[in-house]
Amino acid sequence: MSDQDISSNASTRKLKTYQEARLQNIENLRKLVVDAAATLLQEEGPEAVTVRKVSQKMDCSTKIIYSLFVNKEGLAQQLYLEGCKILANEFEGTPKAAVPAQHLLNFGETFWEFGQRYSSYYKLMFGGAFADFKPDEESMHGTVTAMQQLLTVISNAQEQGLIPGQYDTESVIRIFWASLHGVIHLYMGGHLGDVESAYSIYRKNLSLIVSSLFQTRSN
Amino acid sequence: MSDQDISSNASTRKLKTYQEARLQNIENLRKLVVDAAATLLQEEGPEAVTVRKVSQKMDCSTKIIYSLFVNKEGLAQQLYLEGCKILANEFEGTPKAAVPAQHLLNFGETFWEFGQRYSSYYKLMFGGAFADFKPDEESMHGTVTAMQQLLTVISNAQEQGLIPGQYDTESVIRIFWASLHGVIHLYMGGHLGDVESAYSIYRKNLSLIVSSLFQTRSN
DNA sequence: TTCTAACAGAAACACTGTTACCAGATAATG
DNA sequence: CATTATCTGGTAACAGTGTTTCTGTTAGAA
Repeated sequence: MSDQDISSNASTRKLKTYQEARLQNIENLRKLVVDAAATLLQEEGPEAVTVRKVSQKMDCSTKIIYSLFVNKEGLAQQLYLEGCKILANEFEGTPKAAVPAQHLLNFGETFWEFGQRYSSYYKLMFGGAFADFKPDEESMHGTVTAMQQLLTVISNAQEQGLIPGQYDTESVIRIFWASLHGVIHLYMGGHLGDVESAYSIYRKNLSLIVSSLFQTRSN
Repeated sequence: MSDQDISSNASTRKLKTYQEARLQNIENLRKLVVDAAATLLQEEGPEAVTVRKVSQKMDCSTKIIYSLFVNKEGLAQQLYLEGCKILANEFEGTPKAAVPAQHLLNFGETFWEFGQRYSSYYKLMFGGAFADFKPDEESMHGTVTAMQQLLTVISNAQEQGLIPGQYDTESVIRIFWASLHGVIHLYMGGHLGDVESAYSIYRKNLSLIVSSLFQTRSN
């Protein structure tokens, strides 16, 4: 009882926003929790995102997280979607180019920068930082949304006959994506040395993939 | 006391091999522990490799593992080297080809099969299954040894002028490696759907990389 | 106002990696 | 050979994890 008094005295502000969110609706509360987790993710890395730390940041018990997201994976899925939004935004902000091949090169550059700037998000989304997290339907949809820009450009290039081969647009995206992801992930795992050499590999890989997809020969 | 009697009665055989190894030398004991961990890894996956489970399998206390490997990461490093040996073996067993490009395609095929057949090893080595494991000097050396075959073939191809560009052999290996790893890892993370479609992406990616490295145009 | 039902917090459970402590075996010395 | 010293390995604990159970409170309906 005295403990309760102390806690409510010490953290009136946080409790207020928490209570406010509770009063409005559950969706707002969910958003609040996801925001807290996202802050934790970006400030202290994926391993710092624990149920206890999130609930501490929210000044509530761990039970809340389980009521709202079933389990930790549910929270991770929301963070995944959050990361997709960021990535989508980054893609939208990339310089366009008249030549599709160049446009794709720009997208590749953006993807590298996303991995560097939002490395915690990257590790969560594609790096397997949460061992038991697998993308579900909604996550997959989020991925597609994030890569919408890629899809448009590649699809256009295909219609113009610039990309030979019998593969559908999604497959081309995946080839592009996987190829670049490999470099970023190996680098993050410590297999490619320092940033400079990793980035060097990345650029070479990017140019190879693009030029071979388009069958232009700019080495 | 009675517990001790029961345990020593129930598992005389295991204790015997453990004691035997102790009598011979520490290196043998290390090997025994690594073998136990490797079995656990392959039979139950990376997340089953816990210090307690390994020591249970060895019928000894967890202290032993820490005496022999400092911490869990030390054990993981040994498993990494073990995986490197397996991979090296697989590469040595791949069909050779007169044309370097074809030889590299074969290596690519082997790498995929390694990822499928020894998926637990793959996740441990390249998948970041042990969050805090980063390859050290010795691990890096193990990686190079595993990829020795690749190095030879690529180096030869370079000497024959088949691979243009100013990149050294190691960089070419990394481009090749990372490109393929991306597909395997995204697939293992559940981002590429079922095996067939992932494998389809993999093959396409493989042929693109090889053909663009060699600048042949067999699409 | 009273009753009921949902909810949230504390504490516990089953794990994890890691370490402090201590008994017992081993080794060195008198 | 006896005694002491070393040191090695097992038990139990610590600090952390995700998750669940139990219980008191609280909010809404009758």
